[in-house]
Amino acid sequence: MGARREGKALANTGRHNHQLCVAEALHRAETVCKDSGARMTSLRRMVLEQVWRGHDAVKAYDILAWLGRKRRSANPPTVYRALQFLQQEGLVHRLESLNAFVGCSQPRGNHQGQFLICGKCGQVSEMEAREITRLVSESAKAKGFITHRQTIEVHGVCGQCA
Amino acid sequence: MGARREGKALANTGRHNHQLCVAEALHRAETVCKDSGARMTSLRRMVLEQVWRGHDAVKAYDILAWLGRKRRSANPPTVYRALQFLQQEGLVHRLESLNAFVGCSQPRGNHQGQFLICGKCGQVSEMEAREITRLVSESAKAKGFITHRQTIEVHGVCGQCA
DNA sequence: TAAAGAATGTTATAACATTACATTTCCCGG
DNA sequence: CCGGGAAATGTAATGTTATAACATTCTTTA
Repeated sequence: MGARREGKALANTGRHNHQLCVAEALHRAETVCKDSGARMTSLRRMVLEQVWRGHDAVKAYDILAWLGRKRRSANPPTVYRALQFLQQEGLVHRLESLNAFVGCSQPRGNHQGQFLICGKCGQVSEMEAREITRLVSESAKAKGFITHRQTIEVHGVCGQCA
Repeated sequence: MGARREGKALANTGRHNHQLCVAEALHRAETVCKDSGARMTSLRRMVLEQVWRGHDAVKAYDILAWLGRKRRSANPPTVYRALQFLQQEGLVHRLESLNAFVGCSQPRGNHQGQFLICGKCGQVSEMEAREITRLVSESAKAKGFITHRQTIEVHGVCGQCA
């Protein structure tokens, strides 16, 4: 399955200059960390780079396997800690329905996103529709429920694949 | 953690006649299966009953442990197969953000629900706000994305706990 | 009642994630 | 520059969640 997902991702990343996506993501990361006073170490940078290897969701153990080739010591905590840090900084999101991670292209403080996950090519794109966030919060509130966090993941078929 | 979740659940199920919830759920299950021609076996009934032990989300391995006491042979596939069946029949939902399961109280064919998950008591309630479903689908469509399935899970604090 | 298909049993292992403690690295005040 | 404290990383073990693959039993129906 890992191989299949990689295949999917590569199939569609040819349409744009992905080097640029990665470069921008890394640059944003530096900025974000500078602002928050957090440390963007080389390990964390490597993990972030791997998360951005494409626009599909990346599994922790795929990152781990890749890391194992570059660095003698690579164990699960290595990866999970880096991912946790990147999540805190808003640089990556976890997709609950896939047990996987994607890079965030608009890492403004702690935003709620909605994720569109293509079942054909595996690509994930993030929406930030404030109407959705609002409607969900208010619907919950109407039932007496106070919202802290929303997990919204949409499975279907993306425009390119349809 | 298992124990803690059980504790939470028990704390709040005293406010209503939960026996009745279970009885109704089991009765609905019979009806649903009769209609669809599926077989509601005793194993599946036991698993469904366990899912309905409270209104919190139930872990597969908790069901497994419980099942181990009632039935000599109980292994992971036993539980996962029953859960898969119950999901297909729309009798239980899987909560992706918890790796756990809840009973569905309105098992009409293949509906999209939104789940409100209380971080204090662990109780989960299901909304079915068609506005949300619609808004999410349309927002996705505006990005060229065709929706097949929505995962919407809201974490926060329920009315009773607030 | 025998064949076919559904359900369950059984063993093993894959996939995902965390705990706990040791060591190293980084940064800052002296 | 250097030493103490905090942050980051290394390391080993283990916990948790889920599936694969094949054997056996049960149920339905021709």
